[in-house]
Amino acid sequence: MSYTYEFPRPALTVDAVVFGLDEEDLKVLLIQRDIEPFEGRWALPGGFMHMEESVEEAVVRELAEETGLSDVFLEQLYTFGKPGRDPRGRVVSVAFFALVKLSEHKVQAATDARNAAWFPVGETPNLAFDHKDILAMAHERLRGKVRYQPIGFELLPDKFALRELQHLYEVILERPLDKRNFRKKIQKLDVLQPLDEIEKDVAHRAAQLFRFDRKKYQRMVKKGVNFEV
Amino acid sequence: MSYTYEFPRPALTVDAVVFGLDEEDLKVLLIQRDIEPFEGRWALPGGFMHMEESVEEAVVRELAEETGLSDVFLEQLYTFGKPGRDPRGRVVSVAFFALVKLSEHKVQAATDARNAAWFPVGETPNLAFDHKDILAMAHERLRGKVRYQPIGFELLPDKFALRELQHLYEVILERPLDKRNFRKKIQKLDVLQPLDEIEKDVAHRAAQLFRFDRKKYQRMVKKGVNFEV
DNA sequence: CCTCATTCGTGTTGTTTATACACTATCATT
DNA sequence: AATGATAGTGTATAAACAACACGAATGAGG
Repeated sequence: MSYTYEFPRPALTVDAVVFGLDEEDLKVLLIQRDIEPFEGRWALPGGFMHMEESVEEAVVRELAEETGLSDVFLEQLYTFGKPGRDPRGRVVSVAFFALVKLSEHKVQAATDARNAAWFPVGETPNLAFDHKDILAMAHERLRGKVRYQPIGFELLPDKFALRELQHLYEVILERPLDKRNFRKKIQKLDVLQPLDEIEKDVAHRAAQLFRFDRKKYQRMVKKGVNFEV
Repeated sequence: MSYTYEFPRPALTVDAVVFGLDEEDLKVLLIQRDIEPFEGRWALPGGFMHMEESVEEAVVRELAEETGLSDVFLEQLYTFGKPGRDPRGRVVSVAFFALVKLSEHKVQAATDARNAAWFPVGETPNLAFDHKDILAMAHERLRGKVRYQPIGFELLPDKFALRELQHLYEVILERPLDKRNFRKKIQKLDVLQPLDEIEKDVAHRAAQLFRFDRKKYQRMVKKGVNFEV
């Protein structure tokens, strides 16, 4: 049995759950399928792996091909391999979740003749394959992860106000946070670099801007600091 | 390109990092390979996926075939897919980590003409493929996971003394814990059922035995209790 | 049967962390 | 000049955490 090459083999795909954040809520990037199966249905960006690339390379390539996105934060999520999940036959998919700065990668729409759009997580249309399950797991993972790793910054512009950061946590954790306590805790983490710059073009008092300081963060990680918020 | 069947495809395997605990330390189950590549080297149990089974079914089957183990706690870990990780060609492996009660599954050794043995994690021989990386990631994950989910019980006999439970945490977290504080915290979690039974055949005062109460645990999870230790 | 070795089981105190909560300052708009 | 919107700030109470020691129970061995 075991250590020989066997045919037929399951096919291998990659899929990406790409999250973005705007003023209202958390969004996920979907593409509309232009071929069978599930033609016309919305789905996660993804596709078949090539022989010469790693799993990570495959998902980076597919994202670029299907959505035009590059340079996003990517992390492997889970591998979905139930028989029957793809009507074409046996397909195992390695799913990733990704975070992009919506502010900077403006509405990356259709490349490759496909339609791409951002949907609020939780108001997504009927998805192809088992992509609903994949999305649910990704959302869950994001919620868990954001509590002890400062990955939230991957969703914000480089320069941001504390209000925006708090809003990010509130949207992801789905509960309100106390302004003063939030600011206290964030400041204590000591991973923000205050800039000599304030918000522009706001119809109220402008807030100070901050930048996430990756070096400070690394130092804190070494000290074993807990990033729970 | 993308949505068509293509050959050749990467092959798919599953591997399992099986942890067990004895009086001294954390152990991992390895098998000695009897064919090329890496003949004679120690490796994680695992093998090629079959067409008709899910990824989970594949790893359950391989564990049974290669080690005789069944009915173990299993959880998907990560999918390893760097080109070059297997000298036979393109092989992508879905890795799992598993926890077994060593006390109950006594020394499950060689089935299938292969040699199987428990090694202390951290004193493993040179492993085949990239199994060293897989083991490292599994160990890391176990350390992280045990802090907020009571999966440690999967490593203990059904009935255990608090000392054994504390020892488990100390071995996994690699630091000593204070006896009184540990007992306080565990009791507060309220997931242990005290039994009308004490240890037997010990050369000192016998401790009370407890059982992990899965129902209480489910109730606590619903309440959103944090299981950090 | 006495002594020794080993583990069991138990509370208190000081320190740190978490939570709850309200007002004045600033600035753009009208 | 008044209005509306958000910025920015401190204190008090409650809960969680960390440090710490000793008498009781029991089996082993002389």
